[in-house]
Amino acid sequence: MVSIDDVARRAGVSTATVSRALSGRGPVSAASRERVLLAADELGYVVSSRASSLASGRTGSVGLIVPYLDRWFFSTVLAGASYTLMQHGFDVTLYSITDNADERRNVFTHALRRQRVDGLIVVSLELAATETAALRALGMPVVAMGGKHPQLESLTVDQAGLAAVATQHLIDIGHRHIGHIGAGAEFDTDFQIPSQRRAAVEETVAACTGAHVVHEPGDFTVDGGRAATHRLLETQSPEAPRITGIVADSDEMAIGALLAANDRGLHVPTDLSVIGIDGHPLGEVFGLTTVDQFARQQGMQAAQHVLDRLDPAAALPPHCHERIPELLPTTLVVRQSTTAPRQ
Amino acid sequence: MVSIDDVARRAGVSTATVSRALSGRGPVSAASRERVLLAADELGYVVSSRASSLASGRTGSVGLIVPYLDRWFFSTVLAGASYTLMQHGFDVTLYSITDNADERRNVFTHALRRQRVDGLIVVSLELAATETAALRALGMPVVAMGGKHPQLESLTVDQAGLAAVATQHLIDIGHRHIGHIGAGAEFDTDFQIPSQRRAAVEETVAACTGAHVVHEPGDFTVDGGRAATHRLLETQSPEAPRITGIVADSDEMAIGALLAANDRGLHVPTDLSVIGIDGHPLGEVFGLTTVDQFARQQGMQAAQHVLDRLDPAAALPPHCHERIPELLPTTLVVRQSTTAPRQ
DNA sequence: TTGAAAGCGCTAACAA
DNA sequence: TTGTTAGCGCTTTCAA
Repeated sequence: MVSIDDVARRAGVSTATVSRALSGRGPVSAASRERVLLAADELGYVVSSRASSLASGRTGSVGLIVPYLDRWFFSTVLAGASYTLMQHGFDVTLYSITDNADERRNVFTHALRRQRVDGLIVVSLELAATETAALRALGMPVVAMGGKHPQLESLTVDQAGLAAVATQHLIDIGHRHIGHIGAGAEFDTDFQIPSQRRAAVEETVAACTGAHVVHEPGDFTVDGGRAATHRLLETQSPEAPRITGIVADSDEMAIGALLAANDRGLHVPTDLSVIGIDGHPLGEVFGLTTVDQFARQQGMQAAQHVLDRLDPAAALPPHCHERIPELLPTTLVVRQSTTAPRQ
Repeated sequence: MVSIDDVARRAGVSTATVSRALSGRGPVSAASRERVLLAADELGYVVSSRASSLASGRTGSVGLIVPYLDRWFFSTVLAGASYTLMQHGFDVTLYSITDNADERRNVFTHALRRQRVDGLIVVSLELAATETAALRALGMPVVAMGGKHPQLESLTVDQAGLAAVATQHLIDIGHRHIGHIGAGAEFDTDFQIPSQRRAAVEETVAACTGAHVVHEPGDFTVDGGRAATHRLLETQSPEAPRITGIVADSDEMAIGALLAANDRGLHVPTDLSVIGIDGHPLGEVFGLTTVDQFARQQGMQAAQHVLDRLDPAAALPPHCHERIPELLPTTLVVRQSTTAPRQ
C-alpha cells in the first residue's frame, strides 16, 4: 500500500506538505502542489480515510437513515441524495430502519455512534424523543425530511397543501362528490402525514362545496388503492350522490383506483376522475393526473443542506437561496385521468 | 467523547482487556468481560470505527456498487443485502454508478480505494477489464451479482434458463405462435442478459414448435413494453399466424403488454397470454404469470458470501450450503395472465 | 510557505 | 488471562 511518505519522498517535500496539497487545507506553493499531485498520480496514491479521519475528525461520509429501501419514494430520495453527495466527493453510508424494535434501537445506540459519518439525513421517519435526543447528542449536522420536526432542521413538504391542491383540482373542474383514499392511523408513524392529508381534503371540500367526503384507507399500495376504491363505490347508499372524483394520497393507490374503475366497467375520466399525489413514473404510463412532490429533488436538497452545514464557507450566501426553505415546491400535473363530471 | 480509557478505568482493567472484551477477539475471563460490558454500557461507550479501523485494518463496513438506485430490481437487491449486513453488525456504504464516464472512473480510481470497506458487492454491472483489475487490486473480497464474471466470484442467475422456463410455460399450455419483448443491444452492458434471453426464447420455441419468434425491444419499462406489444401485434402480416402468447424479459414490460392488450380490446388471457420475468410486486396486482428470480434473496445471498469470505471460520461448513452456488433458484409463478390459446 | 513532531483512539504483539 | 507498549497513516500545530 503506497503511503503518504512515498508521495512525500517522490515529490521531495514533507508529508505535511503532501497532506496540505491533497486536502486543499493550508498554504502550499503552486510548484509544490504540482509536484505532489504528479507524484500521487504516478504512484496511484489515495488518502486512507481510516487514517485521515482519525487524525482530522472528518470522515468524508454522510449517513442516510431510511425505512423501506425498496419503496419508490425512499429509493428515489436516496438516489437524489447520494447523487449530490458523490458529486461533492462524499461517500454515502446507509442505515436502514426495519420494523424490528431491537434493530431499530441498535441503530441509534450503536451504529450511528461509531463515528463513521460527518452528518446525517433522516428520510421520512417519525422519531421518538429519545431517538431525536440521540441524534442531537451526536453533535453533527442532521437534516430531517418529510415532516416538521421541532428539534431538528427539517425539510418539509406541505402535506396538507399537497392534498388541498389535489382536491381543489377536482373541485375546480366541477366535481362535488369526492372520495378520498388515504391510510389508517397505523401509517401515522411518519409525521401524521395521512391524518394531515385527510383533514386537508375534508376541509377543502367542505369549504367549497359543503359536501361530505367519504374516506377509505388504502395503505399506500396499488392493491390497497384498488380495494379502497371498490369499497368507496360499493358502500354508497343508493340515495347518496354518486362519487365522481377520487383523491388518492399516493400515485400507487391512485393507479389502484384506475384498476378498480376498470374492474367495474367504469370509464376514466368520464365516469370517474382520479388524482394522485407523488410524481411516480408509472403515473405517466397510466395517464394519471397527480401532484408531483419531486422526490429526487428532495433528496438532493437534503444532501445540499447537510453539505452546507459541514462547510458553511462553501455554502451559497443566504440571499442566493433559502438555507432551509419553509416548504418544498410541488406541482399539479394534469394528465388524462381527470375531467369534468358528466351532467 | 468517552474513550476506551474511561471504560478501562471504570472496569478496573487495561485498555487491551476492554478491546478484547468488546471485540470478542482474544481471551478474557468471564468476570472481566462482564465488568467491561457493564462499564461500557454505563458510560454509553461505543468503539470509534475511525480508530479501530486504523489499528486493526478492519472497517466493519461492506460496500455496494449499484447502478440505478431507483429501479425496482436494484433497490430490492440493496434492501436484501443491507438487511443481512446489518444483522451481522456491518455498516453499508453505497457506491452508485451513474452514466457519467468520469464519475464512474472516479469510483474505481478513488472512492473505492479510500479503505472505507472490508468487502464489496457489485450489483449487476458489467465491468471493463480495467475496472475488474481495479477491484482485484483492492485485495478484499468482491462478489459480483448478475452474470458470470471470469475474474470475480459471481452469483449468477441462469438468464437463459429463466427465459426458457417462461417460454416453455407458454408452449406447455398450447401456444405455438409466440412473441418476445426484450431489449436492444444497448442494454447488453449488463452481462449480455438481453441477448442471452433472446436466444433462449428462440431456441426453446424452435426446438418445440419449429416456429419463428418475433422480437421487439421494450427497454425494460412499462411504457416500452406497451409500445413493443403494439408493434408486435400490428406488424404481423395478415397471412402470418396470430401471436397468442408473449414472453417479456421483465415484469414491468409484461405489465406494459397487459396495458397494450387492453388498449386494443384484447382480453388477457383468452385472446393473449402474457408471461414476465422478475417477481415484481406489481405482478401480483395485475395477476401476471412470471418467473420469480427472488431479487431480495439474491441481495441477502451476496451479502452472506462476502461475510463468509471476511470470516471463513464463522461460515457454515461447505457441506451445509454451497459457498457460491452455480446458479440461483428461480420459480415459475402461474397467475391469471396465461392460459391455453383459443382454438 | 515549509518541515518536525505530537498526537488522533484504538489494536495486537509480546512479556509477564 | 492480563497489562505494557509500539504502532496504524494521517493531520495539524508550532517554529522556522
